[in-house]
Amino acid sequence: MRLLSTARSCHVASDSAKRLTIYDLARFAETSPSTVSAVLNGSWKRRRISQKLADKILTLAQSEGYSANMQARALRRERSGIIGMILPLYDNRYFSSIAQHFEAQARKRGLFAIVACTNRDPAQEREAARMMLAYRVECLVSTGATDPDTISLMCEEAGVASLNLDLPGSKAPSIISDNRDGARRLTLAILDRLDANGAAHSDGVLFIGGRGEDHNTRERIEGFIKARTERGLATRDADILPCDYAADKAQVALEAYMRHRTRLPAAMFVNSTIALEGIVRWLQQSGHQLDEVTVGCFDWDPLAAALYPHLMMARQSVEVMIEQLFAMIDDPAQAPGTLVEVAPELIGI
Amino acid sequence: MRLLSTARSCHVASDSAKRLTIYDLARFAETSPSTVSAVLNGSWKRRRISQKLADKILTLAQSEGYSANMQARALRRERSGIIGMILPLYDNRYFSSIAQHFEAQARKRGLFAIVACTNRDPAQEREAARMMLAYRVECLVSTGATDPDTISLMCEEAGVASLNLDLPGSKAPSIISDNRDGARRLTLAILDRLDANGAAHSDGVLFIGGRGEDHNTRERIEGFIKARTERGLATRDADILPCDYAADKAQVALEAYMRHRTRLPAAMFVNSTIALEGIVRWLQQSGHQLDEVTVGCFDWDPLAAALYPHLMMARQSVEVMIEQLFAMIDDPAQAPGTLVEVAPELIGI
DNA sequence: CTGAAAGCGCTTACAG
DNA sequence: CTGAAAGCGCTTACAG
Repeated sequence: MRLLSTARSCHVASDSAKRLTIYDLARFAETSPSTVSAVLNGSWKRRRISQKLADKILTLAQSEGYSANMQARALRRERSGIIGMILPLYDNRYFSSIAQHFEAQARKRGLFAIVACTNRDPAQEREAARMMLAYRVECLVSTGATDPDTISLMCEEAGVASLNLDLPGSKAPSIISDNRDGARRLTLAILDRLDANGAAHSDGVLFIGGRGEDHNTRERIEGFIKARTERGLATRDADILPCDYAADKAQVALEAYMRHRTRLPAAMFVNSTIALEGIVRWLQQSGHQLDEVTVGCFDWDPLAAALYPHLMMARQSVEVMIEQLFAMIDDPAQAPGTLVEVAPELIGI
Repeated sequence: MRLLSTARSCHVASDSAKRLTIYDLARFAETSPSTVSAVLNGSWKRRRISQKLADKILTLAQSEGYSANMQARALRRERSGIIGMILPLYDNRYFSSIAQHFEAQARKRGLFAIVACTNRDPAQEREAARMMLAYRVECLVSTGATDPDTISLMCEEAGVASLNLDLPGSKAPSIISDNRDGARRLTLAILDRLDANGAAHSDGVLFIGGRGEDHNTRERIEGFIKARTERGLATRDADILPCDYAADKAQVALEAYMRHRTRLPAAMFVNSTIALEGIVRWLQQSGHQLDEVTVGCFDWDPLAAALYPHLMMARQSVEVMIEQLFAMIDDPAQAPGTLVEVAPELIGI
């Protein structure tokens, strides 16, 4: 890590090895560090410092390229100005969009966003949370965490607010998609399309993808079953395959499923674009056409939408979710168990 | 932003409002803060502190949930432990993959990664760099920056190392894809496929997407022309459309292009998956089938690869690029103008 | 083998 | 209208 520790030696450019402090500025402006500090952080109006002095200091800071040391400010103020998020991965448009909106909203509030990917692994989640707390994040958001409550507990011990996104927890307010009703609506759309195509319902609808243990998958399965019940259809356990998230897992699960069947299911409820990848690969490799089966995907990807307009998708409203998240950060009146559910939008119906 | 400033008041849980410091630990262990500090940060072996005392302190820190304040450590050590990256957006798999590998590699080195999206806007790039420098990042990586040299200059003034990724700059070492040869190889693959399909080259190949001003697009255009020249084909200016990155721009550009033509081009070199989105939408909306035109995309998306296996793609080797990036961070012997070019991998040929 | 002391660069209550 | 002083929580050279 040499470049890091010897950064200065690489750049002979600026004469001063040290960076400018308020003491330097005070010397230049012939005033005190206190005054410089007050002017620079805006508290000078309360202090009735003369406009003239303020201007002088501001100009000087500008021309000398002064940059306040946030570590020092954070230490003194006991506020880091940092907000943290843990995220499973960036490997789909849902999570990367979450990161992007999170960062934008944080910046809008003058906060610095730190995000760490924890690969749906509880140990990595804890470790990342520990680091974020060491950096004194002012708030920690657990997104899609496998063990959000432990993180909330760690935050609580440190006196730091925590929130859950995407997957709910019981020890902090949660903002998630309305998974059950979204899945129900998506399933109804699938059944409608089968009807419209005159397809035989007897070939069944397969639910595939996601983790059986996680809240969202369970809810989506319930929504799936509910929609079918509404249409007078029973659902067999064998047609529900929460085979985890990875594309490969979905591909393998589908392959195993098809070994016991002679025909493709009439339709599939695919529980993420990641699983979709595996499904599509299996179809292709088995010599099937995509349009032999009606597909609804609980998740959204714009390129998939463009390439395959027949695909029905439930797009989770990331922008709204992040707005709700920051509404809670701005005004933390919510009880720990609070659950906000945001309706996903159906695409391609 | 009330939750942030009043975080503690929300959580009556832990009795102590304040978080534990080395002073508290020193009191508990009946030793001095210096000793606690040395034990906690590992410098105690050099100091010949007794194993027994060290164990006692470590156990205590553990049981009391001590967490070192990184702001204080950073201030004192004059090293923040933070590494920054600016990124255009997270809106495709290339950039989100960069963020993910960057974060993973940073963490492996005990560094904290901060990523800011700057929307290909020089003003936002500068502003983000300013904030990162205020947080005393130890190194700043400009990814796909429209104005990397200004950022390098800002870093240089602050005595901070900077590096460029994806788009090169002249004031810091750069790691980019081998755009020219990658484009050349992709173009050759396109031409081969046209030949294999017995398609008429007279319908031409359209190059579409990207910014005419940016280095990578220029290089890719040159590679495109070079491949055609190698095959004895001339290239008309009208067949080169660097219409910027957004999907909508590509769609509009293609629409305009087609107003002067009666037939689709035989093939297209699409300069990003983002542009691809717009292209595909236009085709669909104009009643065309995707397979009426041979498409090569300089960029990669796994879902696109699954949905449309005929699509040829040049996959930029993100993992290798990030490895090279950190190799330079670890050992900063490179001259500012150093340019490392990583060959992209062709997919679907 | 261990501790007292100075200092990193800020902010803020207090005194004038 | 402005400044001196204390202190945020660490680290580290120095003294013993």
